Amino acid sequence: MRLSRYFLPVLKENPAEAQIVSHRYMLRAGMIRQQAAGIYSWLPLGFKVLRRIEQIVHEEQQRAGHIPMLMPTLQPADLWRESGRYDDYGEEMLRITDRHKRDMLYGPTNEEMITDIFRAHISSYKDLPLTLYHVQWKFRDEIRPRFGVMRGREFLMKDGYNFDLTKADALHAYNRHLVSYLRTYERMGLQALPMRADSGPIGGDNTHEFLVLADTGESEVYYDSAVTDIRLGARAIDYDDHAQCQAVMEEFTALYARTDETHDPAAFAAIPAARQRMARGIEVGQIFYFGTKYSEPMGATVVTADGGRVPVHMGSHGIGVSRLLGAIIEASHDDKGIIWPEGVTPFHCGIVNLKQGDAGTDAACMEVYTALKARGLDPLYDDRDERAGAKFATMDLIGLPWRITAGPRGLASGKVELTCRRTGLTEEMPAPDAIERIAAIYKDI
RNA sequence: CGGGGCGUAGCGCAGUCUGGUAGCGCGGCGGUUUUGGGAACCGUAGGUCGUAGGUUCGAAUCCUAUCGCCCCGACCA
Repeated sequence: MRLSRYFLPVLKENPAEAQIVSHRYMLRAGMIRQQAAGIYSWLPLGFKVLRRIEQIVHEEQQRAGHIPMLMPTLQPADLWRESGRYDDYGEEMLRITDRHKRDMLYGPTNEEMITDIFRAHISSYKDLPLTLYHVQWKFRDEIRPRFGVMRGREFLMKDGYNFDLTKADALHAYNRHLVSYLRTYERMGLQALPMRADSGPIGGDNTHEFLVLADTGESEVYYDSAVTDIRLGARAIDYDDHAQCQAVMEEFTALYARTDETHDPAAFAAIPAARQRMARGIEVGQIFYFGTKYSEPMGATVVTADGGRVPVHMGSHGIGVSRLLGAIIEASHDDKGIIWPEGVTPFHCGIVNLKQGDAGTDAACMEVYTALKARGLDPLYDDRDERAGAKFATMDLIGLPWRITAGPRGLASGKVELTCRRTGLTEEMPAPDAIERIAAIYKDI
């Protein structure tokens, strides 16, 4: 993309309403625009990152064998009356009446609807196990939305639901989700720690939240610092291997790590003092096993091999897709702006033309631009007629991890600059070498 | 929902107390000079002062109502 033809309304000054760094930078970088309290338009740059995150979520879910689908944002109230949650959910649920005076609601989650779909089409144990998921907009009418997309009312969320014949199978689905989530977050350049949590209105007794450590997090967390040394890395995972998924789950959850709701001071005190940590975290996902809580009242049953009929064991599993943008920025920025991890960056590389209008510099930049595109990469070429300082400031703000800079001075000796946003390190090299380096960096991402 | 604050140009703000031609900076547009870390100068466009009533010769300013947004708390992915 050429910046002169893009839509990137950056702000030089900090908007007054933004209190935390991710909200400030998302507004300043022209990623979002607030339309009402907790409701945002996604401008092109923000939309690009949102889509990259969503894409990673899809890839990792399908890698784990989960099946994508799409349920609507509006749901009939009757389904929620069946489960008893229509009254339980309270004011947080946005209730709407259609022209025929039918009670509708803007879905805050989809347990009822997926259970309805399941019971309509699945009747035999032979159709299990089954895990369906979708990525869809949700609405929870928070009393006080804040922190930009981190605590909006409308938010994009991946939610998945597993259906299993036995509790053991459902617990494997739980483990499988835990592992796939770890992999998802790692691909985004994030460390999200699974912590034992409270199940809240969804119910159930087996649940973990995934938390990104950040001072601006809304949850207070307590953990053994050794948990931050564990990585999934490149190890091969067989999602059908119950023992392996169980082992990974145990590896990541054996050490003490809890949110304040489940914090146990006595157990915490047993950790070596030097490893006790108290911090704040942003919740970016949660997994639940809740057994037959919905299948029983809603009649989601299957016929077993011996001809009996049993309610299925279920779990639900969520990732806060839109919220992840905020969490990633909170975890990765400096005083100049955002620093995107390569896995989610809106553009792979920025190109700065230091002397727009200079025939040699223009040609060199276009060459780099076309070469990167030919490699399947997505560069952002700043071809505006601006001064160097303004271009650098924009690139730093929007946080592209790599920048190629070309000006008459360097080009005289046949060189461009390659700069790493995170370290600030700049190296001079011929343009083809810089292109090669960028291509190599993104080869496995 | 309790407490506090704010709505004036795309963004950041002054002006409101004490009523009298609606301002400043950034951004936009045109021009000149500049050109390696958010340039300087000149010119220019852009506002029913959130909305609705009221008081007054006259309201951004005073009064009433209402809507919206932000912050602290309770709540929450």
